[in-house]
Amino acid sequence: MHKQEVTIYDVAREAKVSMATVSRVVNGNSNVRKETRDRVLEVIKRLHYQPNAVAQGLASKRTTTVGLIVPDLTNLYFAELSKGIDDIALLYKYNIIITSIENRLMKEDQVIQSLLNKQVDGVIYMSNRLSDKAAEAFKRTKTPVVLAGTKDNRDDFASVTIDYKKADTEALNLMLHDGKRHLGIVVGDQDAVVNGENRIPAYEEFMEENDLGAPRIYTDIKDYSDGYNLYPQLVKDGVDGVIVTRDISSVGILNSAMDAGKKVPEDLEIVTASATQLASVVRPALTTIKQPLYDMGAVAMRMLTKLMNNEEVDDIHITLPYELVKKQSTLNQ
Amino acid sequence: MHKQEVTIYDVAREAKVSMATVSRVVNGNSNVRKETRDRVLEVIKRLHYQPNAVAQGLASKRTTTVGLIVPDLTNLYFAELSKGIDDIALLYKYNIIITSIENRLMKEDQVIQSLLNKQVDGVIYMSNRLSDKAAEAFKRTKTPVVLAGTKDNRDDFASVTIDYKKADTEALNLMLHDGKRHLGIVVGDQDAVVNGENRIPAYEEFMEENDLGAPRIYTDIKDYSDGYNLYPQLVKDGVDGVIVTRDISSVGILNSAMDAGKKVPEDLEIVTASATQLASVVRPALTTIKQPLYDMGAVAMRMLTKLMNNEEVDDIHITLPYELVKKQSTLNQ
DNA sequence: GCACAAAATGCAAGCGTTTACAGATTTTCT
DNA sequence: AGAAAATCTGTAAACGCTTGCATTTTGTGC
Repeated sequence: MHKQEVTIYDVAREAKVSMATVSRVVNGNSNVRKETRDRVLEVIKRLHYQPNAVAQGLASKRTTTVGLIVPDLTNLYFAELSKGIDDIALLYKYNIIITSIENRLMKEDQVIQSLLNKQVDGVIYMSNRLSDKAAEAFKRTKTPVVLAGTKDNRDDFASVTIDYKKADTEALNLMLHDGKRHLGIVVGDQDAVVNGENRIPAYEEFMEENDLGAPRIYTDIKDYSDGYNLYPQLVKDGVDGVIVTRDISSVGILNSAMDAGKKVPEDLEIVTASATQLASVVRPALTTIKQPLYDMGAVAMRMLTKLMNNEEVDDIHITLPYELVKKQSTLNQ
Repeated sequence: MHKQEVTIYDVAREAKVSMATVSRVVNGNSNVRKETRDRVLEVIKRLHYQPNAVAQGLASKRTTTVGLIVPDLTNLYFAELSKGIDDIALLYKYNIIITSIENRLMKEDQVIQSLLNKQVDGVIYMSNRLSDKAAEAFKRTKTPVVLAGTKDNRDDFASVTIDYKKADTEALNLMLHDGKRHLGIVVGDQDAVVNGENRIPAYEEFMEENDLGAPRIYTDIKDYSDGYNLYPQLVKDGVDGVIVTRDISSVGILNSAMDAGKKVPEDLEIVTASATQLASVVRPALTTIKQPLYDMGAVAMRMLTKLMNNEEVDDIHITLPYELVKKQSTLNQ
């Protein structure tokens, strides 16, 4: 690599001022006479000067970069969260370093460490469960962290979520009122805090309270074919209504049922707990717990900007409203 | 922000060597006696020393970061490309700064400039059409650029694509052989080089050569509802077979047809030109030109690593094979 | 025109690394 | 054992910027 072509020093010389003044102009510091500012700006333009953000970062100890940690880029759930984050980040002029961690080449804490080494000003974590090592690393550096669409059982980290328990209970109630009494729950990763400590307990309590018999919990159903292949088991277990955490799995179940000549919602009701595009384009369209994913991302990023500027944040645990949207995969529209 | 807690200097002092030696150990330089190396490593571990990547970047002029430019994060086409990129990037220990540019808060060249200011070692561009200003900026900095899943009419930039003309012609032929003679093409952005200079010309030539009458080109069909709302027009125009560039739009057309009580493929054949998850989960499943998106991303990133290391690259224009996958939205399965 | 405050500018020391180059130490060979 | 070669380690100058502080310039009121 070669030396940078034009530096702040070149501008300073050409404009007959010191580097300090150029720096002030570049950073919009008001302590510069208009006349001087204009002269500097003219030179900047003429020389095509662009500040070196790495050097700025080293000198100022702020990189205007935030890290995003996500399990999988191709999961629309995270893509929609990320979009909300991205828009707000752009607004506040932050760049985004994104790292997906489902790939097992590196362990989570290594990925996070490498992010922190890049001196990101903040991190938004969207994965399922923060490992102890990772949490430790976060605390050691004092880099602010916000969890978006996920929870941690330490209550140390800021988060933006919906009320998963309430949402699931409402969805289960819907199916119960539709006359379904053999309700099941299908989750991807049962170790995820959202599932293990919110959704599944909510389901278990619901079954208990309504005297609906033994829980039917299906775990590790992560993609389309997992869902597709699960369907026969649901039939065998006599399940007539399921709440499914991932919508891609819901679609698998749906298509499997249809291919078997069954009817949705008559034979099986499906409510998907994380609505993306997918849920609304399949037929019958899926009834969903509609999480405000874009907003969750946006709110998380906005909160992060405050934390990065040491501004006051009233409550670091934000719960956004969800909506139970009835479509064709449940009765009683 | 506060000073970094432990620096290379602390390690040096503690291990009774110079910073240079610590630096060598950190960077795996072999010119260090094993004994010294072990001592340094022990101190690094004990002190939890982590190198500051920003300082490394400034000193070495390599940031081990690449920039990704994408129109929209929630478009699965780009998500799947990105996944291929991400995996290879991880393998070569690059971080990824991702910027989406559909958001019109900043113009493309501003976004690119901000990426270049961050001193990324390379860029992968996946958007539709590189503006002149952007191309200029790329050339000015000598930062290597690879286009993935997109083209540029200047032939200056490396690219990884499929043969769009051939693929589309093959798809059109399929429909023609199914007896469809009123063929149309539906594109998102006609200014995209891939559409304007490959797909549409291929379609026009095909219509001409097969004497199929006036071309029916539908442009600016970008999302689900655009597709949904387009269907009546297709009916009015008597179209009985379409090739659609975006699969989300295909699904819109499909659902619109179904909702209107029409039959796919009997009344209308649909071939979607960029197959993601979506195309295979809807029913009837869509016949697709299956682009190897993951591989395209991976190959692009691999090529970029070579360019960043000034290695030889035999051909900077790589064309990967596609596959025409017949599903239920065309006859003759 | 003067004293003083306010505004504008410059000086120079960082920020935490890498990397020529030189110097020191160890190994190899005769 | 001694010289030459090979290996290892240290010195110090970058890298391109920010920023506290000192200094100079400008503006204000009388």
